[in-house]
Amino acid sequence: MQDCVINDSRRFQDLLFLRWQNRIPLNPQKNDSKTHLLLPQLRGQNNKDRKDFPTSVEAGTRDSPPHQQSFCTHHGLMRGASAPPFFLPIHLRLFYHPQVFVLDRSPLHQSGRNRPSMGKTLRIAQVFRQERALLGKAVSVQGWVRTRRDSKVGVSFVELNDGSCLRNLQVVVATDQPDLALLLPRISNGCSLLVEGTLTASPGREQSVELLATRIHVYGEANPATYPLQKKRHSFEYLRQIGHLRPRTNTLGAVARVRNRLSFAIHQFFQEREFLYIQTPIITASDCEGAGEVFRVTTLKPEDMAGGDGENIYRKDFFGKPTYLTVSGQLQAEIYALALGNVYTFGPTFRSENSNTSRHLAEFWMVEPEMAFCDLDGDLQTAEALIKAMVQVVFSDCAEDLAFFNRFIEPSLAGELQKTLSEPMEVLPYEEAVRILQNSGEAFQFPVSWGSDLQAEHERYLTEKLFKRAVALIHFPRAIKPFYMRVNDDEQTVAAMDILVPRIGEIIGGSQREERLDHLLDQMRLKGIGEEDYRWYIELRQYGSVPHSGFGLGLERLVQYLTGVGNIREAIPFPRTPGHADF
RNA sequence: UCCCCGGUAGCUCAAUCGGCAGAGCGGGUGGCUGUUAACCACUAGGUUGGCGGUUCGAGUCCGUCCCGGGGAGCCA
Repeated sequence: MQDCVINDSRRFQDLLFLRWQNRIPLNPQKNDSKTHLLLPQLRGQNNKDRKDFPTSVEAGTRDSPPHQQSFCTHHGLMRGASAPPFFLPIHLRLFYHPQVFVLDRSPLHQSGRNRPSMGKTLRIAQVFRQERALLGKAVSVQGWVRTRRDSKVGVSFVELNDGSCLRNLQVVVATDQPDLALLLPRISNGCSLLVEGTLTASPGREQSVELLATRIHVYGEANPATYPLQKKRHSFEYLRQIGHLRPRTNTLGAVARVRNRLSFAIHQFFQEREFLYIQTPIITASDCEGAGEVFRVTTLKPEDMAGGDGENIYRKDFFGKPTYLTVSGQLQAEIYALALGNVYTFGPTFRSENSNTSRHLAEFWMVEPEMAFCDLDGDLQTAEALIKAMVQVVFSDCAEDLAFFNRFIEPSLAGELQKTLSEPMEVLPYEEAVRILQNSGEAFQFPVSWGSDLQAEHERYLTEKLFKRAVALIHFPRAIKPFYMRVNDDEQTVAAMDILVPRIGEIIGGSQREERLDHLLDQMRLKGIGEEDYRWYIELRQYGSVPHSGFGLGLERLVQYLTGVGNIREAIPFPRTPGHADF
């Protein structure tokens, strides 16, 4: 992959587009006249019994010129046939078990020109992926020490982790080498190292390979008497207090990798469906979008605010009127959907509610697709496809981390996700849900009746006891939903949807939007929303209005759902909650 | 914001009815071992969240404040 056409200046977004545009249709059984990349080494002795192995990969031809290909598996480096440039990793791995067929997906790091770090070092994940090819070869890695175990027969074992994967690389230090032995007292839990050595087969039972060190450089020591992270398990509460060190733990590191993969997968999902990525503003002037309390944005000092008479104060403020941090990009996304078709936003969102729970943050990330010419059914379909795609990508690309979460964080995780993937999402009208709950025989703390919002205990009954998977509730009473949701023909309900998942509750909230001018104005009057503040929103219904729909997906809740972490504060690198804005 | 629970060694937690402040892990020292949550021995480590009160005596009871967790509401 190192010769792919990515310029130095291209960044994350460009890479995403290239991968998408050059994606390859795959059909390993077929063998027609199209370009094939033969993978002869995969049929070597070690893989004879692997029936699920591909023998060839069909590369879809685009209008790019032919290009020399090469890519890596952990079975070795191979040069492929002449073929147009393409990017295998993401799509290919959907078809095979990741441990059987793992492609190297970091082309940027492999050519000298693009390599960002010091020296010819490999990421530890790369070492494991290519371990057979690298056996007996010189390998350099750099990272942070997780543990050191000494043996008096002349070796010391240092486990190194660089965040590229969950597993540590065991470094073997022979103490008969004086220059290495001298370093050992400085090497402790938390210190940072460069290790050059030879990759060898390991006699130990916990790992297949290890790095026999020939040279070690200590970048930075970590005083063992004061280093806050121990080898032992720490409580999440404690780790939050050391937010600058907690990504060095197994769990928070794995969460970061899953969150990264999901963020990328969200873009992939929408880009593949030709949605446009729209950046909506973070500072807004509308404060009552029906989605919670807002943070004030101002350059005024406290003394400027004193003694003023309301409106006049804001004339002196930066924007000349009250402004706030956004609680949603939806209304602005609607503007672009009504010009460009399908769009999505993906960015930070702010709510100043004083909510102190395991599912709420004051600053969180939200994905908000908005689709023109789309009704509630289309909305539901997109939402279900998105959730399933996210589960799929974690299964295929984060298998090691997922196994870790399933073992140490949430034992029912893998089974639960598998069920989400294999079964259709349950879609349930609110009215029917109320009936089910009333006839459930459960002793709820809060009674269920048509017209009132469902309580957490009701949602939990539906997702965790009754259906045991994702449930979409639709058609809620209009009185309990915001003004922009489309009123149904019964005049009593709106075309809303809440998608609930086990453990988390609401993960997606969306609706078909009210596109009819008269109905929208009615709704605004009923909810007491001033028309003057939403002139532009109303005009969208006056000029070329179309049926359209959208939803909001909370990234952190998605991360919670897919990793099993119980508290949302572990699903974001730097959680902001009432009283907490540290690091 | 409301309800419940908690705050004791660097970390995780014990301490009976109000009666001498404890363990495991981590740190240090020594020993043993191709180790892998390593193991064995010794050792250092404390204003029991803050302030006030009751009592001969408070980690323990009362008041108050601070902090954390769980649940509820709001929602993504």
